Amino acid sequence: MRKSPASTAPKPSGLDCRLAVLGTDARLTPHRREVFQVLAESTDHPTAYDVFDRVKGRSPGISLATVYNCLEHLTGHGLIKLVQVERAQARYCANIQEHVHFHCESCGSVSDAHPIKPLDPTHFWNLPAGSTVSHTEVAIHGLCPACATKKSR
Amino acid sequence: MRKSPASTAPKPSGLDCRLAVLGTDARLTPHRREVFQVLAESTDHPTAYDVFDRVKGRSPGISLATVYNCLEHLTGHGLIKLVQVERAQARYCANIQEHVHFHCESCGSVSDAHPIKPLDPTHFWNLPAGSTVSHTEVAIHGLCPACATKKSR
DNA sequence: ATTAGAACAAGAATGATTCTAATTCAAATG
DNA sequence: CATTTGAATTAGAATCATTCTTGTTCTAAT
Repeated sequence: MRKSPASTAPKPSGLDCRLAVLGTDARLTPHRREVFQVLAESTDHPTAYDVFDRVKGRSPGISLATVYNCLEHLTGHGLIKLVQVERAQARYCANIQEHVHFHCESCGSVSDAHPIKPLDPTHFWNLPAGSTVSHTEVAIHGLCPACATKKSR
Repeated sequence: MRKSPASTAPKPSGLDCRLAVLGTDARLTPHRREVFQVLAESTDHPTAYDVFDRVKGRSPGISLATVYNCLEHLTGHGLIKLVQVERAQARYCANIQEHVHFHCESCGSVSDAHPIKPLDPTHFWNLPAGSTVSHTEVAIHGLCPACATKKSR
């Protein structure tokens, strides 16, 4: 089951401007758009299967394999990020601003934390001599506000 | 195939002092000792299967399931650390000093980087109000010295 | 209209990890 | 010394996320 992109694509929203970067070397298909929209509307860092579940409501015929394809495509084009805080399942988020992830060790939720000031890793750690840094990934583990108050009682 | 711990355990080494913490609430079985020793002698952050491969030389009868059990046990007691820099496979290291991981995006190797000064995450990121931090995990991605020189030519 | 290339679907395949059930052992007890 | 209890261990099955394969369908260009 497939639709024509021009006729059935959702109305452009503020987020769609980011999709414009796909213009030249990639195609913005309805499925990719739906997957991206679902992620853009989610703050809970859904897994691939979560995304599949949510996209199904809009594109009933979509398959899990296609969701994986779309996620990989969008990740490859820098429109979404892959997050891996726990052992097992990969999670995704559409927040491509500089940020780190806060992981609650009690309920397993993941939320974003935004930078106050930039961090230069070479000021804090002795990196191997001659290495080059492309990016730094930070995951802060602890208790989210809800779990912290629950535990303190 | 199992051995008596007292009779066939390897001679105590400097690292064994760390195993002493297991004393009260956990048993230091030969397998657990072997798994720990293999990790203590490795600087390349082996996967569970790598550990299995290396332990087999010393304990030929050991099973992969036992290696997983031992790794989980040692991780639970804070003797080793679980590292996850890439998508798929978990890696382990016996370095429990404060350190972060440097991941080469070209060859996939993982090495340790030690801190120059402590990092307080609350100075750098706006954490959710009311949350508590237990630890911060940092992974620095880039090119290791060998791959960096290879690429620059 | 034809062709080429990408997107897609379905299900198989892979691969890491966990679970299950049965066995073996160590230490404590009678 | 025999028994019991509980943990360690094993092999293999099961699970689960992810990737791969194959054939089909669509879009855009020719």
